[in-house]
Amino acid sequence: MADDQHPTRLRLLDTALELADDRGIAALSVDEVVRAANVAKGTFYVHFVDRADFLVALHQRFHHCLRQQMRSVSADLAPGAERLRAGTTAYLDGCRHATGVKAMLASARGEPAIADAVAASNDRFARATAPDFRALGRAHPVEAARLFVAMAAEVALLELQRGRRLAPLRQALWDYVVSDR
Amino acid sequence: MADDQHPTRLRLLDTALELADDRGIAALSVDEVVRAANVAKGTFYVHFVDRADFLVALHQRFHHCLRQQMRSVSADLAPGAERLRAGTTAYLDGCRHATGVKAMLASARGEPAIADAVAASNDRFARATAPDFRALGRAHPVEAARLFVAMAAEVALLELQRGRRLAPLRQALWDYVVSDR
DNA sequence: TGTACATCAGTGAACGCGCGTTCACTGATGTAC
DNA sequence: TGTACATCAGTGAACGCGCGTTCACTGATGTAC
Repeated sequence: MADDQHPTRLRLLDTALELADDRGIAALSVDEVVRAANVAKGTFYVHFVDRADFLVALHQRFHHCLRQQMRSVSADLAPGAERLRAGTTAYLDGCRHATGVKAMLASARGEPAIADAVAASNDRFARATAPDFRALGRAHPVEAARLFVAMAAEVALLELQRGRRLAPLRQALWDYVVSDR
Repeated sequence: MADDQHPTRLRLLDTALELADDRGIAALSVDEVVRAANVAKGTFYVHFVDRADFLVALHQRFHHCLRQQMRSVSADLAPGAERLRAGTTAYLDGCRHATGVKAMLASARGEPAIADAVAASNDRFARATAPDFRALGRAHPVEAARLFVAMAAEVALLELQRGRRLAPLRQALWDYVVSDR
């Protein structure tokens, strides 16, 4: 899916992800994006209907990469603590090196243009993680998964703000999941 | 603190909180706020240095109310599960009826103007909650508190989106804290 | 009590700026015959 | 092989609009003497 897109379109998206990390999504102007991507302003509208359409594509592109990384790591494992841990580690380490994570995690929910897309992908994340919590014997696996996703996003955001892995924080996240119950 | 402020200033802030619930913080324009508050545009700059200053005040006002509600409920209790539960319930029920919660929870972090203020108040929240996790015997009480705050915010946001209390979600939140360990 | 002055919230027209979007056009590439 | 036409990414000047901010001014209230 990632490679069947037009190079110029991809360049606009990737440039925007870099810019967004500094300024946030709301501050991404068409002017700024095309200037940074070395593309004429009209070209922007060759590839995107309007700015909102562009932001949705931006969100999609971001999540596509992360999801692939996670799937490749946990595909062979049976639902449970081990699979959850593998997926989570892949997610957190992926976030540390992907572009635009900070912007996506921090400001995506506040953008009306992509609020729906964010809600949908959070749902998808939670549903994909729910089987692990079901295997762990949780009474409310879907809800537990949903909250776990929120915690993982918080860890990713804090690690990005601090610029390094935060082992105690990851441990605290893990302590919430595995208890000698 | 809340009542020593000028009435017009308060009117601008409260009007903005109402507007923000629909459109998000980023979409709050000075024009729109003064129009909705029935105040001349110049008056805005009598009370606030600029738009960023206004947003910071907005964030302060929002958190001030919530914090008071929580303190009044948990002040007499000793750190531990019971105090945590009382404070959390006060927080969640407070969020369901306060104005501007959705905007503050969803889009505050993405606004460069108030990102620092948000980070600071998250810190404060976490530090206030850490003693409960220390009392519960957690290995990383500060980190656990931080993630708990993230989960509570997620619950508040989902309840607002759905427009009602979500009992299973609250239960899942609680299951993360009390386990028969 | 009356007069003069200071203070300060409030006003709204005016400003320059950067935004998102449009559109007539270019030029390279592919296709038909 | 040469000619005519179609397709389509790319261009950049131009547009109208709404933004944040300024500023000279008003008018009510308080203070001094």
